[in-house]
Amino acid sequence: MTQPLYLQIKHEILHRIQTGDLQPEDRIPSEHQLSKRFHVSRVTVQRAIRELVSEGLLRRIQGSGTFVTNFTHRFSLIEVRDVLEEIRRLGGEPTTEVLLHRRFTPPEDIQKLIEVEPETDVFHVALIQSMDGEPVAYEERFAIMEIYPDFLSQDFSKRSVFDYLASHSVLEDIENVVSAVLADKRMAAMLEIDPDEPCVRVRRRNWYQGQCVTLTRITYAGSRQVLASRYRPYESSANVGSHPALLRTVQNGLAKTGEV
Amino acid sequence: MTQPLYLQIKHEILHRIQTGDLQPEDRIPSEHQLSKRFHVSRVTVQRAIRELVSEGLLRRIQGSGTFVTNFTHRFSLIEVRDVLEEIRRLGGEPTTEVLLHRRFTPPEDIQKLIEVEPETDVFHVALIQSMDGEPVAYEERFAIMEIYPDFLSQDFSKRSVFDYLASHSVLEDIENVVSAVLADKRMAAMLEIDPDEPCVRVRRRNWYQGQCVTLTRITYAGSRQVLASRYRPYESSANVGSHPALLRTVQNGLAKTGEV
DNA sequence: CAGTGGTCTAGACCACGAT
DNA sequence: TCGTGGTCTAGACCACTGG
Repeated sequence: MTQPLYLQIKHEILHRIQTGDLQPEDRIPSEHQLSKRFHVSRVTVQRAIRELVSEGLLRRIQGSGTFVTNFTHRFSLIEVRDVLEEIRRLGGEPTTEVLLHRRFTPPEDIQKLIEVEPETDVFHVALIQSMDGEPVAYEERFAIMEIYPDFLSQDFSKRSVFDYLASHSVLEDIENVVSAVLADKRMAAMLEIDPDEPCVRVRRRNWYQGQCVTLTRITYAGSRQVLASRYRPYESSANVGSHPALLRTVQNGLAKTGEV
Repeated sequence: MTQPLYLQIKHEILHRIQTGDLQPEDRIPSEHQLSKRFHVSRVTVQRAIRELVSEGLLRRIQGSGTFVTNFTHRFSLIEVRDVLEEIRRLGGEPTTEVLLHRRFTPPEDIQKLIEVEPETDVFHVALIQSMDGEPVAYEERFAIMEIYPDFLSQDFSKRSVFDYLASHSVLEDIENVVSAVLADKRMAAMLEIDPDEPCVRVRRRNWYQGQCVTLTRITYAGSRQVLASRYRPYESSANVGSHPALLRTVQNGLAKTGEV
């Protein structure tokens, strides 16, 4: 079971980076040199290098060379998934209770966030997502009317709002804002938590064809729920062989809060 | 200014996906068909397809074909960066006040999280990160002693802990947990916020060579700070031309909380 | 079996950067 | 000018999937 040549070259370079033999900003050997050293064609070397570039470890500069990036400064990523999908993934039984489902004139803060003119109606749905009968999140979604004409006739207790909205637009831009809020009495009652419990809130806005089309606000059920994720910044050489195609394998989940 | 052939093919496929001509789970034409249709070699077609695969829009199955993935179910990503770096990026003047910098025997919760045996000493540093004099986050870091021998002799008010830790290990695995907590009196005083203000907290654990090596707990200064990010799930065909190499361009920042 | 993707070659010409 | 990466060709053989 010999590995493809381009993977062998990739691992060789990765290994030299991991051992510190190649430092950030160092120039790696040229494609021509590598193809001679490994006795392979230049195309094969290029494939190895291109993959490392797309994985953020190398940077190519035409006419100048290929350099090691300072990948130690790479950030951590946290996923935010559809709550319903997440519940299913965890093997729970998801239920959705639709509290509001209407067309209305948004107050000024919402109107500004969703970037519509004052007095413009938008669609609005508010619901509670539960897992095995226990509330997980309170979700409010606003959508502009133009591209979701049949919004009001959907049954969101059966079909996920996420699903519905996603099917009507290919998103170009997504903004997420994570904050902490206190549950007021109403929120606490809905989520079955104590009033004044701190909750993680995610606000998301999506753009389609240059226009903000949806605004979502998800409030997770207090300290009972957190956003968790685990991933590999890049595949270490030991791992690449087993699943070469998977970079940044991300596992994510709602988790019960333990010690934080 | 004609585009490379592989990009033209990429855009053609992307366009067919975006217009709905190609639906999720559809099989796209074979490499052979595409190379005939566009009058290019198979290698060129492959490059277009491979890039779309790495961007998550296509899935290849050897012997069977290439299929459109259900990319609408892709999740949102939120970045968590080094606070200090973030402050600099925002053009602020970062300062670090080191509150604790020691070797100690961790309490049970910490000991379990960092996966060391009971009664094993670890390094510990606690500090306040400020931007232009205003506290942004309270940061606590724990590190195992084996791979950070000179931990105690570092001056963390000058060199970022993040920087120091990153320079000693190439991380294999990162876990992030985001939660909301209430600021107790001590925390509120340190962050100069009101007691009982809700704060976003990120706990991070890093693994290196199969072992948990660092544990970090960052508490952001109340509702004054949130985690924000904005990115493109994939480059739309209109954008690909301008910066073909950038997929998932992510911009992120600490932001003042407005309406959430 | 035929059709698909997976890998690879030995060239070629071009665009760009440094000198 | 020369060395770098950027793109491309017209084949080849292999491994896998499906009927």
